[in-house]
Amino acid sequence: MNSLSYNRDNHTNSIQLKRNEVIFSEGKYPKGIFYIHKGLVKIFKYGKDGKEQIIQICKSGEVIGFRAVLSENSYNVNAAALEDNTSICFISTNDFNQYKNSNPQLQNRLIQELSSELQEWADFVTDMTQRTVRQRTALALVFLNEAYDEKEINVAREDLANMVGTATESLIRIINEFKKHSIITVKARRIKVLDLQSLKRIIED
Amino acid sequence: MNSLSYNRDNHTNSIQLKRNEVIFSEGKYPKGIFYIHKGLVKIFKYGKDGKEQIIQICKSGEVIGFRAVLSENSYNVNAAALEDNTSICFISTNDFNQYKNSNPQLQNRLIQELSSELQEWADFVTDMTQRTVRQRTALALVFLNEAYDEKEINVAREDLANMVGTATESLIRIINEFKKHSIITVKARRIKVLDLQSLKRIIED
DNA sequence: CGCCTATTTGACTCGTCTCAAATAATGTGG
DNA sequence: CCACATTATTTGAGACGAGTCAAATAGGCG
Repeated sequence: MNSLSYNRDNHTNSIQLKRNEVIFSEGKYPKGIFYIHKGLVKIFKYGKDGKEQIIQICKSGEVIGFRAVLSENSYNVNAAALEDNTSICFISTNDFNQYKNSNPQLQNRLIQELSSELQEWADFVTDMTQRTVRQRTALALVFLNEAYDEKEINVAREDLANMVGTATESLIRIINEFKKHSIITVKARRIKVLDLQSLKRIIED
Repeated sequence: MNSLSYNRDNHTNSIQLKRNEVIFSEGKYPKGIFYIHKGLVKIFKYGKDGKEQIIQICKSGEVIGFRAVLSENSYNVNAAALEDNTSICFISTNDFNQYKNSNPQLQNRLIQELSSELQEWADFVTDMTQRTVRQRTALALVFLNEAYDEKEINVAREDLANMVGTATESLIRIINEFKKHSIITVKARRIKVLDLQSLKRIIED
């Protein structure tokens, strides 16, 4: 969903994060943007009774926090590391703006990217409102399988539940069912997708 | 949510629409954008079994269809009139681009607006996933009360349900409950909000 | 007035949430 | 490296919100 990304060779300013360490939080004003060098980052909001709703998972190579910089608003979401050993680097608003202004093509590219993303949200909303917990779980697993490069997915059950938008217990029951049907294997918290096709079939009902 | 809007004095090219008449539809490529001169427009996607999920309601003064033009993708949503006597006018991609290019400030303003909108989607997703049907119904009524300028809301129950993301029958039961509590009055399909504060209280639970 | 569609009501089912408790995994200090 | 403490995960039972289907009523329009 977030296809704004670029490569950096010098990872000075690189910050190491453990799971759940906060990158930025709601209400604060941005001082720059963050490039994800390694690991996964969750973007989320707190709902009623403090339950997190994960809005987006960002992968290494992606940039986060630029919406607030570009809109000149405060953050309206929170960002935190989804796993240990996540590393990010900080790019100040000044550096970012300088880069932006020095590259006149970027304006148009930005407009195009932002519009594309905006379009994708419509799909996301429809997925979240019209699909069942089982279907959304399959959706999340397909996404994470890709994010983990077909390796073992290693995410807290609670985070998984917050991605799917359900209770942790409900998520676990679905996971068990998938395990029973040999669609995935589960070793402690690690999940490996065996049968991607089945997951895709489940998504579409 | 859609704050891109501007005034036009000449409404040549103006098109009159009846309820449910299509403005554009998913998969097609845009030839331009549409300015809503009068009435309300629903932006929606079809979910499984053809159920509409309304993503957005746009009011007069707003512009629709520009995301697909700016991203250079096909439409990924549908747009149709929510009520009779909706009137729109068409602005070709050429005219739009000419306007955009003749106004160098607009680039930055566009980037800012698109980023702002992108931020708001996070709130929308959180509302849709974490709130109950009752809360989302209150949310929809508050929005429509404003859109109808505190006058009577006049929207098909089915559309209301599709905004809320629920079954028509479920929506009707909630509406009845609100009526019983004197939060709204209902005359045939027309709904008048009496007690805005109660609705806002319900939204926050 | 009468047809057709939209709205409403009722009864029932099912998915999902909640709460409580058991078990497993992980981390910590000795 | 073990024993304990702490946290995460899993299971079970029960309740409740919301969806479905079918049928009745009301509204709008020719």
